[in-house]
Amino acid sequence: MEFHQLRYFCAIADSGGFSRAARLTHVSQPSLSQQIHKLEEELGAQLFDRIGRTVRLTELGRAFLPRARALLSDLEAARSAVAESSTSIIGSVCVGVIPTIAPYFLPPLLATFSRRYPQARVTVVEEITPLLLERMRSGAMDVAVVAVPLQTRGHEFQTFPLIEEKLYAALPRQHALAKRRSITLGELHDEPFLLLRDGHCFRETAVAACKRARVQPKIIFESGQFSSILSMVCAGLGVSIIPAMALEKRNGCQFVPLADDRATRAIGAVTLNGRSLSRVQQAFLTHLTAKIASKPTHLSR
Amino acid sequence: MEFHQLRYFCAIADSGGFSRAARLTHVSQPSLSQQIHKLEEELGAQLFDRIGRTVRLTELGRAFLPRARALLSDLEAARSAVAESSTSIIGSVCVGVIPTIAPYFLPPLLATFSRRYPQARVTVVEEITPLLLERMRSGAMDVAVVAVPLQTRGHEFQTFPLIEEKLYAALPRQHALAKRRSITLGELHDEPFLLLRDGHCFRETAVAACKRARVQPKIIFESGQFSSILSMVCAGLGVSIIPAMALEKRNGCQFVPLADDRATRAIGAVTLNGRSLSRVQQAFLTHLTAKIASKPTHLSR
DNA sequence: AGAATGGATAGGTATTACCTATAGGACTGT
DNA sequence: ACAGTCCTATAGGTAATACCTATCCATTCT
Repeated sequence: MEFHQLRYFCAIADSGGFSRAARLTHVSQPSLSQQIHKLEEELGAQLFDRIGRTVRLTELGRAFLPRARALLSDLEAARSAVAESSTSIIGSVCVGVIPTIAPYFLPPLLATFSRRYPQARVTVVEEITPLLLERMRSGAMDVAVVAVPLQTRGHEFQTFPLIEEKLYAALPRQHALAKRRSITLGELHDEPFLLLRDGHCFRETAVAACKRARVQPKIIFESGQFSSILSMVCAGLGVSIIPAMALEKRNGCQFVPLADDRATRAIGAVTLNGRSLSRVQQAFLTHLTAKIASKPTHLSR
Repeated sequence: MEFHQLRYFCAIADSGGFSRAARLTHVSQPSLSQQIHKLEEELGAQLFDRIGRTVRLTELGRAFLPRARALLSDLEAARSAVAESSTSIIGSVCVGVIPTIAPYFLPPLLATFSRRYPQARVTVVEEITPLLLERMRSGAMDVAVVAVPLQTRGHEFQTFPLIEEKLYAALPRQHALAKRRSITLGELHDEPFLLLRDGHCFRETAVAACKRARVQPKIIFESGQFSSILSMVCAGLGVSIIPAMALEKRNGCQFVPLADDRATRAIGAVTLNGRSLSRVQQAFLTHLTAKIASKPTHLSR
């Protein structure tokens, strides 16, 4: 039993004749004859009585007609539901962010996105990179905003660069180097370092910068967020490395750009390669990249 | 969009892979690939994400799945509804009878039929032949029990012979010929005749018998039913011709078989040629013919 | 690294839905 | 009663297509 057979059947039932139905359905009358025969054969019963040159539904045909109609209209409904959901921007996006970006970067973007697409529901998950990637792989998460490039194999993920921001040394105000215009990590090699806990990828970024400067940082404190670290710096307990977006005015603290041009953190949005995004998800991704492009300088440099 | 594509889609969604689904659906894996591609192309959107070598429904695919399932199960429902209604003997039969048969012939058959098929609903319509045939043509009536052969063109109707009954002369008891073993119509040619009203086909049967005997009957009374006529005969107002099944014991009335061997009335069931009968209707027809065959002699001869 | 697994692609074949032409019935008008 | 028409059914041929096997390519497991 095929959809076109149901279509023909309904057309004949509606128009009351094979020839009339042939004109309506834009196929030849013999085709209708054949297809209805096939259908009747498959069902093992007649759908129409051919009496003289008039055609009339059998009792069984009358019983079958509403079901055939229902099937066809459900098919149309399914088709248009698909069409609808691939044009309209409603639905949900699940976006992940790492903790060292979450509080600084996402909130304003979420606000404008929600204003623009009120139908969209955005869920934000804050986790360290490997857990985010795991969620991405399982399909539970649609986009993640993380430090890039990822250390994963080849093209498992697709990356959309967002911004690249400079790193700063965070020094106590009284520190000897606090007034400098720039600073090298070498100059801090004896200082006690305050860094993020293991697992946070910015810790790796900072450690990598130290390694490039051939500095072995003396880590005396580990935290899960920058604000705790900054408080410690204010209290004169040590120094730290902070990305531009985490700078915040503090009385006891001074921020000095690192002289190393490569001391930066790149942030990007990533999606699982091969995953198809819904319209909302696509819109969210576009919103991220577009918003950044429009004010590319406010955090970097 | 075709049913087999929906079947494949569901199989893949259920089994979680093209190859597994291929084994289940007994088609090759490339065929599944192709058909899903067609489906996706027609819908203008992906149904599955192929990530690595795992396959997962897209959001749209997830939305589409229940609709696809519904379509398939509705199809099955329709198919089995057809199968059901072409095996089970429930439903209704509309049967027509002419007035000169109705009271004598149908009642006992209806009783046994209803006892045997309690689910069946039988409607009886009593009308003169042309009106019955009109209803048959329009499809409003399924079977008619009438005098045969019909005067209609060729094979518009199909006839199932039931019984052939002798005709009797109905005479007042005091009539000179009332004691005879048989009688010819010629012997009655001066008698006043009581016949059915025009339109009743038995009137034609009787008139035809007269014509064969070269008798021009002097019709003095016309009625719609035999019992009125018999009462008139009892009252000595005239004579009449009566089919065997209408014989009834009356004090003032004597029935004498007509000598003419061809003075009979044949009764048959007729159906519109080309009309397909439902199982109940078929059963009713069979019931008619079978019941008659089992006691073929009780009215004829 | 090599083997195994799973989906996509290529190319060929068999099915089949469709067409045109025509047969064959059944109504309509003269 | 007849030709003319209006139907559906059938016959035969063609083009579309669902399916197959063989193979490729990427991922995953050992």
